Amino acid sequence: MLKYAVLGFLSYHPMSGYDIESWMQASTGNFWHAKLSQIYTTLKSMEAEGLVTSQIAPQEGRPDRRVYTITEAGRADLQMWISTPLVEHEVKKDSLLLKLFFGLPAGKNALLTQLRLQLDLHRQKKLEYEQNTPQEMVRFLSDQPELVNHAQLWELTRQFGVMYEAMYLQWLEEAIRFIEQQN
Amino acid sequence: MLKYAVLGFLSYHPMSGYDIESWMQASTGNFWHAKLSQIYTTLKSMEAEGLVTSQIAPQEGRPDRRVYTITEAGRADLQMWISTPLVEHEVKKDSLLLKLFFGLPAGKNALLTQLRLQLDLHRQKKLEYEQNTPQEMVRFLSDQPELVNHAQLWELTRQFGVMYEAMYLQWLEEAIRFIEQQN
DNA sequence: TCGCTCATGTAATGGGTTACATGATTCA
DNA sequence: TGAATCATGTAACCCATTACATGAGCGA
Repeated sequence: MLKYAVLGFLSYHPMSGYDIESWMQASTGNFWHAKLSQIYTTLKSMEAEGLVTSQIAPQEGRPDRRVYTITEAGRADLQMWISTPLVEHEVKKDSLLLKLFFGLPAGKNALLTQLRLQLDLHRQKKLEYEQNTPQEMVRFLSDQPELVNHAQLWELTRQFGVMYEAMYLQWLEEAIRFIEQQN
Repeated sequence: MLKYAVLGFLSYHPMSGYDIESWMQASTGNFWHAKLSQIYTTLKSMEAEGLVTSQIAPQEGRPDRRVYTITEAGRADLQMWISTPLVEHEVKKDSLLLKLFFGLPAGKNALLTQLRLQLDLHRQKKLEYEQNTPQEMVRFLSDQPELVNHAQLWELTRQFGVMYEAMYLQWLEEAIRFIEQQN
């Protein structure tokens, strides 16, 4: 639920919808993201719910910003959500696996082409996640030094990204090897 | 896109919406699933598109079945989709990671409780995926022996499930160990 | 001059869940 | 007697993407 990601970022510091989107890309992009259009409509409905308030911040030479601030009700809602345990297993949809599952009629070569393309994609993502730490983290922390205590948890989620991509790569390599050996 | 999963199953054999849901649970459930209500509405719109046709199969003592058959247009659509390579990286949303990311104010113990609960959940899923092969596969194949050629690809997707859960467990164990060591 | 970044928003559409409605059979 | 399985469907709602609309400043 995007609402809680938004509340999470606003719990750090007041910011605009545009800011939230860039923070997301650089931090939770790995496991949570949203388009600007959705962020804007979500913020609007959150304001109606009383979870956030907004003020216009005029700017020269560029569009005015609408800066959102979390309310006490917003903080309470966020804390409640965070401390409610997840008891269900989340299924992650994967189109590649679906294509592979039904991929017999496509033939060996078509499947191998697609799997090798995925290999590139996931190698790249793994690199991104690995190189993420120094630059992005430091940028955030130098802006808001009081967030330094959060950094260890952020790091755990970044590590998940690296491990996920490593696993995906290993599986792709095994799958390619297996299909290559077929008649 | 559920449409293609549905076309995939119907490319094996004509079947009802109810059947599709149970096949899904037992085979692609790992990386693709849907509720009955969505399957029924999807089938209806696919029939309007000319991708499938349906006939009522009367039954005694239980509700009549609506059995769907894939059309030539449906097969063509499925093949086109399968052979179109995926060029984007799919982000998989994960609520647990989101909670952890913003979880500092919740405190060490609340986080550990949730992570340990996840450990149980993922251990269970890993076992399910590991034990999946013999029973379910054989059941399907004894019904439709001509599907035996698909079994190797199915097996690759099942292995993905096992590897994913093993990775998740490893990450959970590391995260728990790390948080335990914090003040 | 072309494309990128900054900046906000609405409208239309698609994808997915929850709730509602019905009803016989089978098994514990 | 109560729950699970079989079996289909609609309606309301939520979540998310794509497309549309606007427009200044900046760097290659």
